[in-house]
Amino acid sequence: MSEALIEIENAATILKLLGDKTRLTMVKMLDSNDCCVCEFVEVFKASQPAISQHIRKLKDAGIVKETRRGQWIIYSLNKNSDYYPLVQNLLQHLPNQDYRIIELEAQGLRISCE
Amino acid sequence: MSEALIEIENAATILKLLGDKTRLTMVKMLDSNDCCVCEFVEVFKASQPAISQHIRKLKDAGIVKETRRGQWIIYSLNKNSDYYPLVQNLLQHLPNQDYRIIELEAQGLRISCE
DNA sequence: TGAATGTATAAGTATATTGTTATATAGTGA
DNA sequence: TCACTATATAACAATATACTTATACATTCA
Repeated sequence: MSEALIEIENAATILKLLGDKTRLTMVKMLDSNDCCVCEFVEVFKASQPAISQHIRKLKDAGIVKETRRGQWIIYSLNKNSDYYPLVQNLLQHLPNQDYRIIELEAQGLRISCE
Repeated sequence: MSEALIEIENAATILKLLGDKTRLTMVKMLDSNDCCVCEFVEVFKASQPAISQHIRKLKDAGIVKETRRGQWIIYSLNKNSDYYPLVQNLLQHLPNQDYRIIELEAQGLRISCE
């Protein structure tokens, strides 16, 4: 293995964060597409504050980063995170979630953020 | 990647389980040594029921398996689990915990289980 | 069989987590 | 500036988690 090791305590924190269906799906989605909050709200049929709070946890841990684009905030995976190699490794075991974005596009719900 | 994919919901359950410092350390320890409950109790300076309850969760998820040996129950990683490849992958990012077992041996606390 | 040892389970409590509603902040464009 | 949209935060309620103590179960050995 070529990547740096992660202290158990820190790894446990990251795994706990990813041990939530919504957050894990978000991260898998971000692995192939940058997304804004409104997209997640649609995808998960969840309230905007609920999504915002999930994202905040991922952001506080450094797993995702944000870029403001006008009134939208676009989230993406933070490839500079010390945890990125671990996260990448994990994500490889999960099925692609692109269909969720495709469904959104089919409904015309993704246009708003572009 | 050669291994089977894991549904997001199941993966989240596994990651939540491993998202606990004690359980994650246990699993890392089991990656190189089979252990019994009494060893974990010593290593974590935790109560026996607390340890037993952590192990039960890992066992219920199929991550570890048990083998009774006299009055001791020896735990080991379940290499037949669908989640084993994921777990293996994770563990590679963590520092080896063998020193914990070595400390136990130095204190003569491992003998009881052998 | 009974005492000792290793482990599991049950019940209760303290704490953490996640969602909800209400409200604040930030940017856009008329 | 004002209305509108996107997002964040605060406060609270519901639920889940992880410990504790007490007790039960299983095995060994005298």
